[in-house]
Amino acid sequence: MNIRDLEYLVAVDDFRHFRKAADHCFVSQPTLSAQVKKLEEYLGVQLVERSSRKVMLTPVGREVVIRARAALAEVQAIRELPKHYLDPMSGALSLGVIPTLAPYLLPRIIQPIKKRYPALQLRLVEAMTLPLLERLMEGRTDVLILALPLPSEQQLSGLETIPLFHEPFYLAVHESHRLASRKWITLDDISGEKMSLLEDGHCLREQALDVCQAAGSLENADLRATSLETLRYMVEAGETATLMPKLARHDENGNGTPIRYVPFRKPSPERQIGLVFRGSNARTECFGKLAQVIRQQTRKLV
Amino acid sequence: MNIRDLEYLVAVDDFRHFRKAADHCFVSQPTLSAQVKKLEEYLGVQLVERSSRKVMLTPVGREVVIRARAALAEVQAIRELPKHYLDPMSGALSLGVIPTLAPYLLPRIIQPIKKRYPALQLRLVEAMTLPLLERLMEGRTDVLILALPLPSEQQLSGLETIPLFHEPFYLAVHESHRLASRKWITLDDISGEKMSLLEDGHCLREQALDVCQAAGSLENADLRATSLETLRYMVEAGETATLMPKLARHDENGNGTPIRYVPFRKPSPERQIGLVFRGSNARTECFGKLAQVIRQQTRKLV
DNA sequence: AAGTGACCATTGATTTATCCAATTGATTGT
DNA sequence: ACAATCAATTGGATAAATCAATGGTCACTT
Repeated sequence: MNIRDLEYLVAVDDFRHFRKAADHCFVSQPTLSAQVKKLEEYLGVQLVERSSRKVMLTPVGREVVIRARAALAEVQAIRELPKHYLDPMSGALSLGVIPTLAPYLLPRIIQPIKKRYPALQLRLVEAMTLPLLERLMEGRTDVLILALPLPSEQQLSGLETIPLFHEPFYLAVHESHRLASRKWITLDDISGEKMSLLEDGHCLREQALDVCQAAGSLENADLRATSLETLRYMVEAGETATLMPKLARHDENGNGTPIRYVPFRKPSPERQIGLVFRGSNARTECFGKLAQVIRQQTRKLV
Repeated sequence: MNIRDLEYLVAVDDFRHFRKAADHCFVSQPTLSAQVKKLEEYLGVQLVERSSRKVMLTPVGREVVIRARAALAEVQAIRELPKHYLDPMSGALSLGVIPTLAPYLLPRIIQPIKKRYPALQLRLVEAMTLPLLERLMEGRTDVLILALPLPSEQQLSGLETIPLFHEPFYLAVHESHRLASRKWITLDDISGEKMSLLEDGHCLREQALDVCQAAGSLENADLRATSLETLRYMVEAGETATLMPKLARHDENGNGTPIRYVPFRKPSPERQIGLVFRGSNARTECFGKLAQVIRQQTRKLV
């Protein structure tokens, strides 16, 4: 059985006339006759009653035509589906962002993206790097914003990345801290400093640990935070110091908070932020445009 | 696009694995791969995301699969429809009967038919010969019970007939009539008799007219009846005599009615009753069996 | 780091299905 | 009787589907 065969039968029902039905289907009359006959043989029942001057459908034929019309309607819907998906910047797009970036980056880029690509329906997912990568590989998420490079431990073949920007780290300290008023510092300045970090799983923890190791500072293992905001509260309370990515700063002028964010002299420690997606995903073009918007919105910041 | 292609795509969705999907469809893996690819090219969108370790569907692919499943369900319904129609003695059957036969024949055959072929759903139509033939030719009715032979005036090609029985005519007269007590009569006995007949359109009128012409009797043109029952009332009132087909007799013993039905000596005038149907109708077998039942139920009567 | 197994894509040959132009056969209307 | 109409048939050309064998990529193992 063939979709075309069903179209032929439906045309016969519409016109009650083989030649007209054939014309309507843009085939020759013998073709249509043969295909209808073939369909009858396939089903094992007579569908059309052909007397020399009249063409009519048998009861089975009428039933078949009803279903055939329904099936053809579905097929037509399938044919038209791609039209709605022609624009790569339309439809649902699941975007995953790490927790140390999401609350600070997303407010800056969501509105510009919606403005630039109104047909795009963003679904936001906030999770740590590994769960995000798992979702990405399973196809439950389309694209991620995370810190590069990707962890190398797992099977991550077929992933592609687009670098977005470098995000410098700041030293976050209480205003009473010995470095609080410095215009800038170097890694040497925090040698021996006890620093609080995020708990396991956050990529920011690993990156900060790398910096600490290079600077010769130590982790304050008693004060591991579950989020950057918790970490900020700890600093605000004067308990500890920490490394804070630039986008996560609040109140850069120090209004109303005893926290001071001290930059490093170049080359500042930093992390690389980038887009990650499956190379097999057909919307690569879409991700490139997304990267453009994000870079544009963060250019002045980093 | 092909029904088979949709099956392939649905199988890919079911198994997320080309080889398994191909096995399930009883085709080779390259075949399935090629057909899915062809479908994607036809629709102009990517439906399946193939990375070496994972197969998943794109958003469009998922939408397509939903419709494809619906379409395939309809197609499956089409494939299974003939099973319900395999028995020619099942399903709806529209039966047309002429008014001078229907009220007297149908009560005798309906129950036996329903008993013998319970799956048969009879739709009864009572109309005069010409309207019935029109319905038959248009396919709105499957089979007729009429008096043969068919009128030759029209395009009635492709019709076939099955003779059922010969129905003799009786002379119906008031008990006060000069012939009321005769065991039998001949055509000579009604020479010059004034007879009432049915109005135009009833085939019985033409047949009776033929008899009258042969017998030398005359029509009482002032008393044309619209139905046999009206005719019977006229006779009951003693106004006139008429010819009545055997099945239309009431109270053969004359109980409670002043009407007497007098038979003719053989060869009695009679009409031939038969089945008529389109030769192109696939249920010829069904009509033969129907004829058997009808003959069986009327054998003792005629 | 090379080997192995799993998996989808490609290739080339073969079978199958679809289609058309021309013709036939049957019926209708003039 | 003759032309017109309509579906079925025939025969040959074209396109499509299919398979077996092979290739290429990735992940996991030794």
